[in-house]
Amino acid sequence: MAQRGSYAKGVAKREEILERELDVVAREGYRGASVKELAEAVGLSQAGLLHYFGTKEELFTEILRKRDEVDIAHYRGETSEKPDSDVRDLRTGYLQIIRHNSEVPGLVQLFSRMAVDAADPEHPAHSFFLARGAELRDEFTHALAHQQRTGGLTDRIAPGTLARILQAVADGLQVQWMQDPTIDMAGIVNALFDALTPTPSDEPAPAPAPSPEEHG
Amino acid sequence: MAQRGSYAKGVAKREEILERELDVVAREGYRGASVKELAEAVGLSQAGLLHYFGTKEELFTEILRKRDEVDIAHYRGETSEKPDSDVRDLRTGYLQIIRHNSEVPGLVQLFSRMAVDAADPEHPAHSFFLARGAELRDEFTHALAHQQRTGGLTDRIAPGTLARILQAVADGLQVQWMQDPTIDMAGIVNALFDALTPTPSDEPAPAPAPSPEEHG
DNA sequence: GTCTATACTCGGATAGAC
DNA sequence: GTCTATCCGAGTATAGAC
Repeated sequence: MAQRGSYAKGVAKREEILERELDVVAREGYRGASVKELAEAVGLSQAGLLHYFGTKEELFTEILRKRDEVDIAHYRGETSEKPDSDVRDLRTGYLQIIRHNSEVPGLVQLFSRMAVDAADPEHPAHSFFLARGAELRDEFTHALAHQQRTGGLTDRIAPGTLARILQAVADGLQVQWMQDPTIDMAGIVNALFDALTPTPSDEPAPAPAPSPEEHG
Repeated sequence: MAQRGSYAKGVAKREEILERELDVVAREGYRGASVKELAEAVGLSQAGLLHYFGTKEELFTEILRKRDEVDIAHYRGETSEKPDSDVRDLRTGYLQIIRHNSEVPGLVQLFSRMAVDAADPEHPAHSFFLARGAELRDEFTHALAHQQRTGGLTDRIAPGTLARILQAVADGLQVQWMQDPTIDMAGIVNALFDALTPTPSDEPAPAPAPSPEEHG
């Protein structure tokens, strides 16, 4: 993956910067932060930071990419090393990530903001979001199809469509959550999964979704 | 609703401006448009436009408010004047609006952008979005509860939770759609409704959701 | 490789004439 | 009520020293 044969050192530092940046944004939040702020947060000048990432948008895109990298490593490597991870409960993993997100508001802000801006085909992050979305839905589609075959999920909807819906719900809830941080994103998504589970004929009925509060 | 006893004329023109602005944004799109562009689009100078709306954010907020006003008038007044409009198929109305949205990309962009920015409690549009969301979900909650009593909707999820989910799906799909305008937002939402409809025992089975394409 | 300093652009806001 | 003109700040990008 080394961008060029030369300066592997630079790449290493780049990664190091990204990791710290990730931390900073996660904790201190992103309010349309400027390059200067991000730079100072990692002990560099604006120019110093832009030395590694040519442009602001590139920097932000790389932060998001790094975030995914870390998340995937964490929520895929940790739990189990079983090769059947594809089948392994996607629902649980998804809920874990969503729960985790509510602990890194800055990243949620950055992500949501970029997702909208990157709608413009000219935006540097455009293809990143396209690819990311497609990948996500692909995994989902497979896992959902499997769950349908297993009988753990209603088959009254195409898996690919449901994948898209789950992506949309998560993204949409993030915006609602940013506006009102008291809502329980994971609980809501969980309730949706429940609603789409065929009536448990043999299962001990996993408690018919108490569903988080009944806010208007 | 007249802001002040005086200058009702100004208010009238304000409304007129908003209506035209709405049209402009809807057609020509919003790419982080500047006040100047918006001004020229309605034949005013930047200063002239800001005479009516003190600030950029106020202007944008008012455009969104106007949009809602128009949409509500259109999708509630037109169809029927029946007082039981509360009960009248919410699903149909929602799908209509979603379908309509895909014809006004600029407004979708503006809305999505603002929704994210307005997450900041300091943002002028913060309370607008809070109130708007609450209202929307309220209506949904009632209508969904009714549908559950009627048996047109699964009762395996709390109506208030589902309301939130539907809001999230619509918002989230808009972002996906901006990135890839080929997806069929209404079709996807429709598929979700179908999946949440109790198995039709007597109904002529509304065709088990062919569900729009099976994109990865 | 990193800094300081600066150049440049954009866009929102305001003053003041008409 | 609307314009022209101007100001000002923010923020990115770059030049060039060290």
